[in-house]
Amino acid sequence: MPELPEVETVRRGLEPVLEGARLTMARQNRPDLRFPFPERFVERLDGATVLRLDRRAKYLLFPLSTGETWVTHLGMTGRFTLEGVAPGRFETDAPVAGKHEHMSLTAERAGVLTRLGYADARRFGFMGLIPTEAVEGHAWFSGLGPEPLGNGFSAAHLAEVFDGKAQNIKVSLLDQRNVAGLGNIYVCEALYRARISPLTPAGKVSRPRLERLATEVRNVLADAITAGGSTLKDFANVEGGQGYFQHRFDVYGREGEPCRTEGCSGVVARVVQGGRSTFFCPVCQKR
DNA sequence: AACTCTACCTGGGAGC
DNA sequence: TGCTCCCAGGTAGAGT
Repeated sequence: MPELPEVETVRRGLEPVLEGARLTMARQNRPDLRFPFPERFVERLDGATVLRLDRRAKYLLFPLSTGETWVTHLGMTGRFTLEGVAPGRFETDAPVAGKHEHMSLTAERAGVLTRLGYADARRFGFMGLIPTEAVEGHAWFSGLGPEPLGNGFSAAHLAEVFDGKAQNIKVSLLDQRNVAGLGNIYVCEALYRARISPLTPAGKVSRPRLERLATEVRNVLADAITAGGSTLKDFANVEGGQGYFQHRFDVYGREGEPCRTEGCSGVVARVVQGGRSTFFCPVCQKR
């Protein structure tokens, strides 16, 4: 379940190998993920140099020397893996690494060859090649709200986008137009840390509580990035390893267990909002 | 316009 | 052991 911290963990893992690397021997093993791969995807990647590794919300963006940007969304189960390549081994001749590996390529940097594979069991991920100057205006990005760890995110911003909203704050925080990069897990955790009930209408949360919320959103994301993300069933970093933040969830996945707030006698509850499970403490998270 | 619901996809776990 | 059912969830598009 890659949310912002997991995608950032992948970006940081790929950066030392891919930044400045020339891509060759790309291979595509099926026509589509969630959406079709771009037209002539392999040819458009072949020979390109990766200029930079960026992230926007849960998207990875790799601007290329060809003037296009390679965009990847990991969906639910997408994972990139890196593996050293012995000299003389040709990626296009090698067997596919697994039944869910849908594309792969070789990256060459300072004479060192590395194999990059993309596997995605559920195929909720997707890739695109977008002219670099058109990325901001592209439908995937033009409607996104501010980065929660950036300067555009604040209590003032939340107050503005939540003004008059009857929708509950849990679902409002998941809406990528309001703030970009939060998913189900970190929204639950941030609301717990801020002691705000997920059932509260977004427009009814007072300004001081929005201040606390903005702070806790940043804190929980920063903590998770430091821990290398969270691994439940699916997330893996580029070495195939796990993140560690799942051990520090206070409410997510803890239905029926005692609330961790000091002096609180509550028990973590689960409700469904917008078709997704919400975990919270009904005692210390107030409306 | 605001909001809700469902499709997409597979693997893992529960229950029988 | 093997079967069925349910659940996970980011995004897009359809429905209310």
